[in-house]
Amino acid sequence: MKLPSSRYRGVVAQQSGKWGAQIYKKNERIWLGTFCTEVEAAQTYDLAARCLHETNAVTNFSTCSKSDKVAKAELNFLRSHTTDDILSMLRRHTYDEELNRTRDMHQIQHLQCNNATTFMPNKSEDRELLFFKLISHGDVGQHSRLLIPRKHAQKHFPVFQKSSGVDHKGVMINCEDEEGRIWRFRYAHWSSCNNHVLNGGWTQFAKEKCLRPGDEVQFWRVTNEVGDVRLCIECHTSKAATFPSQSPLELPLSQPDKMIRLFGVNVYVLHNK
DNA sequence: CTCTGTGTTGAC
DNA sequence: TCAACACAGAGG
Repeated sequence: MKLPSSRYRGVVAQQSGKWGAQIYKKNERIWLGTFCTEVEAAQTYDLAARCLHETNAVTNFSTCSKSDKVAKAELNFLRSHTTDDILSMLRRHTYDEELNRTRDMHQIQHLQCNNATTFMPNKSEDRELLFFKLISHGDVGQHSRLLIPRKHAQKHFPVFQKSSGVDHKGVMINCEDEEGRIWRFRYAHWSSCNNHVLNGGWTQFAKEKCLRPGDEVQFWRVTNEVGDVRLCIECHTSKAATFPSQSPLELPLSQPDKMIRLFGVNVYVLHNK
């Protein structure tokens, strides 16, 4: 069957029914990822085009709809990152989150400056350790998944509804590392073995962090001054000799019906096609 | 198994 | 420089 052509520049149809975004630079194609909608793919192409070709970029949409202030903030954001960083964010669908995060940081700095008889940098965040996991052999390597101990998964992670198919597909969660970089993992429940796992971007994360069996990853719930809550992940190498045998802190469990929020952070249900 | 992203080619 | 198409192999 013939695949449909896209109305948009840099967008190609995929057999799965999704849309791919790609851009060319110096006779080479740069793949920008796959997206559920054609428009999303086109917007991604636009960002990459502005990034790679600077001002003379030919794009699908104009930026006129955005207010000057927002457009300027975004331009600063683009300028303060390398092209590779931006392309990586686009591929991993974390661009908006990263952009919003830096906006929040500026807002906080602004607040601090205005109140500032006592200016205390980095003193404003409320951090709470949710749980940690000792890395096993199955958690690292070529096709690895992070197995989440059932106790912690049931306590802190969203409950899957068996009828909805969410069970199999999982949900995407964004997780911030020590450097403020945002990673996107898929959280899924494998009903066949009743295991709860993180996969998706996990393999790449484990690879880049050079995680090895015996290392530890910690999951934190961090609330900033403006009240935004986000999920953070920290890696600790196995040099530290001893670990407590029980999970230190736990959050009260609350599961809203429809909207899935994890640690106060929005997570996105993956739709079947 | 599904489906992304690469290899490749021909058009513009 | 670009999209169309096939499909290897990455990944769920």
